[in-house]
Amino acid sequence: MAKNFSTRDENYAQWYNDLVIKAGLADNSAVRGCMVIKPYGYAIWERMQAALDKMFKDTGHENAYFPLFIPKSFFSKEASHVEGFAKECAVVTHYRLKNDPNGKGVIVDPDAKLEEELIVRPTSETIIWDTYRTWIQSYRDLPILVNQWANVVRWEMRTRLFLRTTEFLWQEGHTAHATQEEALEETNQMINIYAEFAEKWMAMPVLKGIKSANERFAGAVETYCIEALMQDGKALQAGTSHFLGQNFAKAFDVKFLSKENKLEHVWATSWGVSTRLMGALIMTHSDDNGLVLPPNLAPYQVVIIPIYKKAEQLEAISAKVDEIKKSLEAKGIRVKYDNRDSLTPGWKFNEYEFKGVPVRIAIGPRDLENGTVEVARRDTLEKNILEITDIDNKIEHLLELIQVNLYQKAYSFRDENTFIVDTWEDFKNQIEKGGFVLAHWDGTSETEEKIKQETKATIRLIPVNPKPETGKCVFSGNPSSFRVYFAKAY
RNA sequence: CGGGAUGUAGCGCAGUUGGUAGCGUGCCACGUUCGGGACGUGGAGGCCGCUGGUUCGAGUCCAGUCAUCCCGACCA
Repeated sequence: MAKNFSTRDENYAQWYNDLVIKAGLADNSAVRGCMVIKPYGYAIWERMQAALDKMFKDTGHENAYFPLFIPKSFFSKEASHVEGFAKECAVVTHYRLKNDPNGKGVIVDPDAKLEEELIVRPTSETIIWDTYRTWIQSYRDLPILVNQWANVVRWEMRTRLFLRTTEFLWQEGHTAHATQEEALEETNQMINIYAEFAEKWMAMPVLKGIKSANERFAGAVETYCIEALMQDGKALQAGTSHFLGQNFAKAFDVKFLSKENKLEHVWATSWGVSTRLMGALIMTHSDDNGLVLPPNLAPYQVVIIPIYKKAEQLEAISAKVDEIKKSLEAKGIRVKYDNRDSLTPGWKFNEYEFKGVPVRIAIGPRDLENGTVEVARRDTLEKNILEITDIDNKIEHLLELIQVNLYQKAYSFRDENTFIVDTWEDFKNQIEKGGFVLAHWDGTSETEEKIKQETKATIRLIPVNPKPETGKCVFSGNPSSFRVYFAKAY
């Protein structure tokens, strides 16, 4: 499995690609830029979905579903929104095929041209706000707290498995509020939920902050984001929460009568995370031996592998494994017993190591005699012989330990790769080497643009409550009162 | 959209001056194995991306075409 697997040092991009494919997470499909998410990868995504969905519902949100297609005219209603998405839209122009008169397969029937083209949604603000108009008349209809799990299509020039695919899966929350304060509070609440999810479930430390005007979502007044640092020193935007102001309400004429009987535009937010989180997860923890999964998201947290020569031995081992498995499952631990006879134990060890299963238990005749098992942890690759007595508590504890260890390891990595820089020379050098660079910035888009042109670095985020500190912009030398985070990004 | 590369067995690849389609791995059967990717024997598996041309003969030469991947610019 891990044969012909590149190391991170050799070629990080290659390592990532190989890992995704060889660990059975996803594959390139017959369609350019679109991936097939395989069962093992999808199982991880399902666990992410389940955890997020619960967090959304616990904060009062409901799920709904809106159409895949959006009438073209909807896109022209919010000026900056069109501008942001126009270049990457798939457009449906016809609704029928027919047999090629020349006898070669099928062709698009020219008589089946659509009156108005349909856009395959790149995001759903427009169709949703067009719908909200009919849902909202009074302040009593607010707030609307809706989330949708869906697929979207963005026709990107270049794609990478999970990180940027033409079609991807995500959730998009779209909320409507009577006041600005409430909408801002929602925006903030959701970015906090994303940060909590990233840290508690993915064991991935994130920075929270605000996007600069250049990086802001098309149509938003303010974009909040979480950013994580990948092992190659590049930043990855892992989630965003947008305060949309009244932009979409105005574009789609969504008004309500307030308590004071005044007609007002509705305030909006939208927020989302995507299958890109899979990429973030992989690039945060995995190593040259393959995938490393945090126990909270691993499809199976423990794999048990029998070691035996004769069928009678397997029988005795399986009986013991059955006991162990039941006791672990009683603790809510997800366990897989791999008793396939066609593969050797060594093969299985490598297989599950590559697939990132947090804990492996091996049990053979020797263990049966001694009342022990061999327990190996994926994060440190340590192996220990443990007494079977109380194994459920031991494993439960170990899984918690691994979850914490992965977070701490990633946290230290980010810490060691965050640099405070004051001169343009140092800035350029550090950006070249990678990591987050904390530097002063004069607050203008022009400067940000020039820095990007010269170094490829962008402002990943502006801290929400920056530590006041007088300084000079690293590029222009103009005065600045706090530092912002720069990095090269995915 | 620019640059680079590749299409041959499920997967990874080789294929010389044009002359019977190969290797590794995986797959199937049987046997021996099994504490870190076991081995033997036998077997199945091919529109050589597609279209056209040159030739007695094309995986190989020529022209076209389609597709995918990688690197950039654009983006979650």
